Amino acid sequence: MENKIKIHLADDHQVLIDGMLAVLKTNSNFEVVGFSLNGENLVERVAKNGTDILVMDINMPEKDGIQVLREFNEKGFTCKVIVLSSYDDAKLIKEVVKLGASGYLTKQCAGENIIDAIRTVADGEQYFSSTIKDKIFNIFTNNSQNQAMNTEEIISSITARELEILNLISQEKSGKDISEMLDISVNTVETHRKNLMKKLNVKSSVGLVIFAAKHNLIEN
Amino acid sequence: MENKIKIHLADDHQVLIDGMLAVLKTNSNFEVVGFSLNGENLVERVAKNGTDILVMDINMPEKDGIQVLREFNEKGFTCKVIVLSSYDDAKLIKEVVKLGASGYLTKQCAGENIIDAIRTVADGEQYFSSTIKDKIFNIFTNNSQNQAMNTEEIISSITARELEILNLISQEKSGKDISEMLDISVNTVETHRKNLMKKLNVKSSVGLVIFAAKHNLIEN
DNA sequence: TTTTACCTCACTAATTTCAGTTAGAAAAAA
DNA sequence: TTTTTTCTAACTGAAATTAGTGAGGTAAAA
Repeated sequence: MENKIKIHLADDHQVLIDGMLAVLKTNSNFEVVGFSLNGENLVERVAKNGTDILVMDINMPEKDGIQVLREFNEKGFTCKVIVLSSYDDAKLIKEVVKLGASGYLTKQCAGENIIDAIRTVADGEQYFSSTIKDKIFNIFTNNSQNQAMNTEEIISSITARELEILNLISQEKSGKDISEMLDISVNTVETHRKNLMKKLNVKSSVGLVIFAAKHNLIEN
Repeated sequence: MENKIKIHLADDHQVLIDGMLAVLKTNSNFEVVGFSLNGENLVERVAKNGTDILVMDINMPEKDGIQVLREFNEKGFTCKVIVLSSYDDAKLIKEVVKLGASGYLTKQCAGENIIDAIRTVADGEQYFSSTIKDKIFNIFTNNSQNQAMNTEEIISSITARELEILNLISQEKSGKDISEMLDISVNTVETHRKNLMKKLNVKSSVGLVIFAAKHNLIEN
């Protein structure tokens, strides 16, 4: 009989950890050797208990998944990582892949998929869910053949501040209104507006609002 | 045994007439004494064959339902009219009620409802489907206690030309763009824009677009 | 350490939009 | 026939947006 696959789980949601434990217990080839509710000391713990595969969320307190991956690279650890995130943001996927993760699943996936993923990654291959594969494919194709950016990437290139301002614009606020609400200069607001228009490739604030509405970037 | 209720049907869709005939045949108290595929001579025909109740569509070739109702009023005919329309536009309902129709149903209603309506109206009462009642209620309440107009009414107060311009604005067109596309003066376009903003009670073109999107006033 | 990303702000200049008012013409309704 | 609705248009002046450029500061990443 071969050795069991040693798994470490990292997610700030206890219920999810518990659920995963239950799911993974059904497979006698898996052994969960530890779990973490945040990113602190995660790298050390994983290294210490000889983990084969780390199944990790991105959003975690103290230290997020991206930082953990980076640390893995810096310290030259070879533990394989499967990212299990709520988000399927193009920018995030790109980053995660670049940092050498072996797999990426969204939390919409079934427990079945996680088992598949672990098995696949344990065999030395990579595992990405089909929706993620599509995104990667889109990023790749739209990036190389077109000079234009992919909509996915456009959206994920919007910064937090820009999104904030995009929202206010979508609420009929003028530049001046916004500058007062955020306590910044009108010039700054207009710079953001300008940058947004360039990014989203639209001609006016109306274009911004249409784009925002179409891609559910605005609450309301 | 009492007299049968004499009914005349008017609708430009033959299938609908046929369907109604089949439905009304199931009730031995009803007698369809005639039907029309357009509004021409409708008033005369109804008067001639002693119709008790006219079930009429609004959209008809030659002469529409509104004109027919008006004619009834002018000539002092007392035939009761049930309007059966595809639309539940507030303006239309208001108009129809003002012109003295005894009932209003949308074509989404069941055959059952039409039978109910005919029976009710024959008894001298009025019949409006619940959705229509709601609309009337909204118009009434929002009109009297608030000075502001009801959204229903606001929407139906948008003219065809305004809607056209609203659409173009929602496509990122500038005033100049629109003036060239419609071959009218920029001033005119801006007047329309201004009137729209006043009507829809918004502060800017962005507001117009949001309103339009929210109420499905724009195709795309 | 150097680079990159992001937020910040300013200044100019052109263009567009917004607000209020007035008014003519045509068509439809009262 | 008179009134109302709708579309058209012009004018003024204020306010806002758009476009381009340059640049300082901070925090994080390479």
